[in-house]
Order: sequence, then structure tokens, then C-alpha cells
Amino acid sequence: MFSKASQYAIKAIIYIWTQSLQDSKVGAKAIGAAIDAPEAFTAKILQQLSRANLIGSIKGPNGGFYANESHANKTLKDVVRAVDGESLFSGCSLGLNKCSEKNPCPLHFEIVEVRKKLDHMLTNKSIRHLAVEVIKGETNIKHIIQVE
Amino acid sequence: MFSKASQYAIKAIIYIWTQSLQDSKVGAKAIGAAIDAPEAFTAKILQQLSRANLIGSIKGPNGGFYANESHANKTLKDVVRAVDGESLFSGCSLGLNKCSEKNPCPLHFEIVEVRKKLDHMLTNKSIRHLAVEVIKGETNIKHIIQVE
DNA sequence: AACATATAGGATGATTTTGTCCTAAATATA
DNA sequence: TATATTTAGGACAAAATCATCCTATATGTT
Repeated sequence: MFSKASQYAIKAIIYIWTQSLQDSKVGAKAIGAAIDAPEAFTAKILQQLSRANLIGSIKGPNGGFYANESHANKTLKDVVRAVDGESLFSGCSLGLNKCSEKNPCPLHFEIVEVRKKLDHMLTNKSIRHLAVEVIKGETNIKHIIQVE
Repeated sequence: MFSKASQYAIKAIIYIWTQSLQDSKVGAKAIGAAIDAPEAFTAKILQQLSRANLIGSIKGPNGGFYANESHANKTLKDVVRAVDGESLFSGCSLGLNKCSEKNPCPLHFEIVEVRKKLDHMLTNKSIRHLAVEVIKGETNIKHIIQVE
């Protein structure tokens, strides 16, 4: 459903918010470690999020990534859009070039319902809100380390 | 949402049913042409569908692919499963190794709703039924050729 | 000013997915 | 039995995605 890149992006941006809500910026290294994602690849994704104005970034010592009020109304849909593009949300799910009410593919009317739920999932809570849930311990964005 | 391979698979198997309902087998070449998919790649996918017993195949002159009563209750979910595997339907959508009711990711409860609709879309009509709709002209599985 | 730290971004490599090509195996027909 | 046709399947190639490495750029600190 989501590419690896957007999975990392979602976990990363929620993590950034958890830190920003406690007034601290985080570096790419710390983010990668926190979400169990490769650091350099995560850094690339953070660039994309930054360019899309979903997070802020500051170079240099004490720099890092952060989110603030200017990002407060962003949702996971913005994240998935920035990283994976529009294809999950629009266009024919079977790849037909002309697919419409008048000339529908076999999934045309059904996919609307799926996308409605998908949209709801990705827009009904702000990323900030999702981060609060993580802080509260209600949800979780990390792998669980297996101990023998 | 769906891989290219499973998009081809869905169109191919519906096309095969449209032909089988009129008592004729179809070859890989004709299938590829009918759904605007590369022939050799389509052939590989047809092998997978055949191995998964979603269609039948016969070698040699007058051979080809077909569907019959023994395939009549198969759905698109079986097709997507055979081609793309299980990941769309189960497992953590953010890729967490341990994600459960007790230790949920931020999307854990929401993804259930999306998958419910997805499941409905892929199981509420048999492939055979979808083919009938195509035959009736109610739906369509081909690209529309652009004429200048 | 020099230095250290951190993001930005280009170049490159690995892996997966997509796609092609060729040979083997099966089977209908002459 | 020989031949033509068609699926099965292995080997290979191209493109996209995932991932790493190195240098440039910005900026805080000494």
C-alpha cells in the first residue's frame, strides 16, 4: 500500500513531532535510529518533507528537523503525497488511461469507497495529534527489539 | 495500490472469462493485445494464475487459457494474493514487526476500515460476474486508443 | 577567522520489479 | 512419426525503488 519511503516518512514525521512538542529539534541520525530506518535514506526523505514544507530544518550545530505551529494542520496524506505522489488517491486503479463514470473499469465504483476510508485514515487526525498519542503511549512507531 | 503485475493479472483474468463464457480459449498473445500489456510479461503472470488454479491452460495447437465452473467462485482477491502476496491484506501498514491491539501503530485501527472496503471490492463479485459486466458493456478493461 | 556540526544534494551501488528472449515440454494434426 | 503450435520456465536486461557515500553549504562556537 505504502512504499518503504513513505512508511519511513510517516514514522519520521510523527517522531519529529513528538520531539518538537517537547521543544527539541532532532537530527537525521537520531531519527533514523528512533524509527529503525537507514540513516542516509531517511535523510533523503527528510529533505523531501522539508522541501514540501511539512517540517522545518536548520543546518549547523544544534540544527536538525522540527515541526511547529506552521505545520500544525498537516496530515499524513500530505506526507504520502510528497513521497509517493498522487497515484494512491486518484487515477484508475487498473492503470487505464481513460476510466470514468461513463467508461468505468470493473473497480471504478468500488475503489471510491476504499479511497474514502484511506482518505479518512490519512486526514482525520493531524500529525501533531498522532504524535500526542505516541507520547501518551497509546500508539507506537518503533520496532520491538527481540531479546533471546 | 496494486503492482503492475496484478493490474495485468486482473485485466487478463477478466478477459479470459469473457472469452470462456463464449466457449473459446485464448492464447497469451491475444490476451496481451486485448489488455495492452507486454506479451511475454503477461505470459509469466498467466503462469502464476494457472499454478494457483485460478485459470486452466492447455498446451499445443488450439491450446490457450480458459476458465470454467471449477474457477467460478474465484475472486480478484485470489488474483492479487497469487501475484502480490498477502501484504496488502495483513501485517502492519507501517512495517512494524510487532503491531497489535495491545501495541498498535498510529494507523492500526484505521487500516482495518480501509482493508474492509478493499476486501469488499475484491470479493463481492466473482471474476466471472465481472466478465459478464464487461460483455454487457457496463465496464471496460482496455485502454482507449487516442486518435489524432 | 578557524573549526566543528548538521542539512542539502549529487553520484553511485544494491535490490526488486518490470519486461524480453530463448529453449523445453506438451499436444493436435497431417 | 514429423511438424507446427502453444504453454512452461530459465536466463537475461531495463527500469524503478531502496540504500550508501562523499562533498558542498550553512551556521553556531571558540
